[in-house]
Amino acid sequence: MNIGYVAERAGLPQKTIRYYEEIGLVRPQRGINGYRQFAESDLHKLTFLARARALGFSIEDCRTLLGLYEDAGRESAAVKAVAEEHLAEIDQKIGQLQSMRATLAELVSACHGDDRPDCPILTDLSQSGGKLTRS
Amino acid sequence: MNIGYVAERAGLPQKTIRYYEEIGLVRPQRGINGYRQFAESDLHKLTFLARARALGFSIEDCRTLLGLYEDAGRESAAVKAVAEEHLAEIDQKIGQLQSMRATLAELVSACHGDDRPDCPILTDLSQSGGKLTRS
DNA sequence: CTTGAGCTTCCAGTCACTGGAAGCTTTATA
DNA sequence: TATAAAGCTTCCAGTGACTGGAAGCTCAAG
Repeated sequence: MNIGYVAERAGLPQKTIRYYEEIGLVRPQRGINGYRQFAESDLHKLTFLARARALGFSIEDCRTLLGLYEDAGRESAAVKAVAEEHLAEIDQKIGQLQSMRATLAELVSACHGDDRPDCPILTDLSQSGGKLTRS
Repeated sequence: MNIGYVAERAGLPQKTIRYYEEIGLVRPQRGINGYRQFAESDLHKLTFLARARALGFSIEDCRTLLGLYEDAGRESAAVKAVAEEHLAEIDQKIGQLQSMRATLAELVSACHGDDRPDCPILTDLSQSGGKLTRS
């Protein structure tokens, strides 16, 4: 299988697959013409990576998970630990974004958005502490 | 005011302030010793930047917002438009993260996490489509 | 035989910093 | 006065995870 085919099947750009090889996540063989020759197992790995990345795992997490995936003697606790840590990070990010969102939504709704220059959004930004000026 | 002082006041690392100068967001004067000399207006700008960045605005958005901040003849509609676009991006990110979170939480709770190797997380990841295998 | 698709490598750019080295200036202390 | 410590300077390189583009080789079709 050539790179174009596996890219299609795994749902990853060719560039990304070459990058994954560069950082040692996959090691396809090479034909005499220099083309990468992907085995079924390479395709499985790439599919695995595509899915793990879609769930937001970092490349290093992916490396760990791939290692566990290939290790028949793994303990599922190790996998769960990685996933739980990632879940906690996601929750933290969601929290940060929701906090930003709340402030921003408040500011947007306070701004009349017409042709006049006065704007509570700019007023807020220029006040180090933030938060709409009270009354 | 030297960089250390304004960094403290604005709540930004010195490195970041130098970077902001490099990309033209602030233009402090220089003393004969080569040190940056920040005026009050520079400090205001940096404070503005710190707050805008904390709300997740990109550097380019910050550049635009700073321009509007300094333009006494601005229309508040322009500011509101930038903020609304950013708000929409935040909502999109939150949505993506929540979707990841849901899948991941499901997988984590399905994994018993002990010393045995079988693990629904890995099973899911290895199946291109994802989603817990039905029964 | 040529055209076009597909593959190769290598280099540079993204975003917003961040770390570190080497060296100057200023301030505090012995 | 010597010296040490703190603060400032520039420059270079690295982060994460790709992405774009150029130059050039290989392969399949007409």
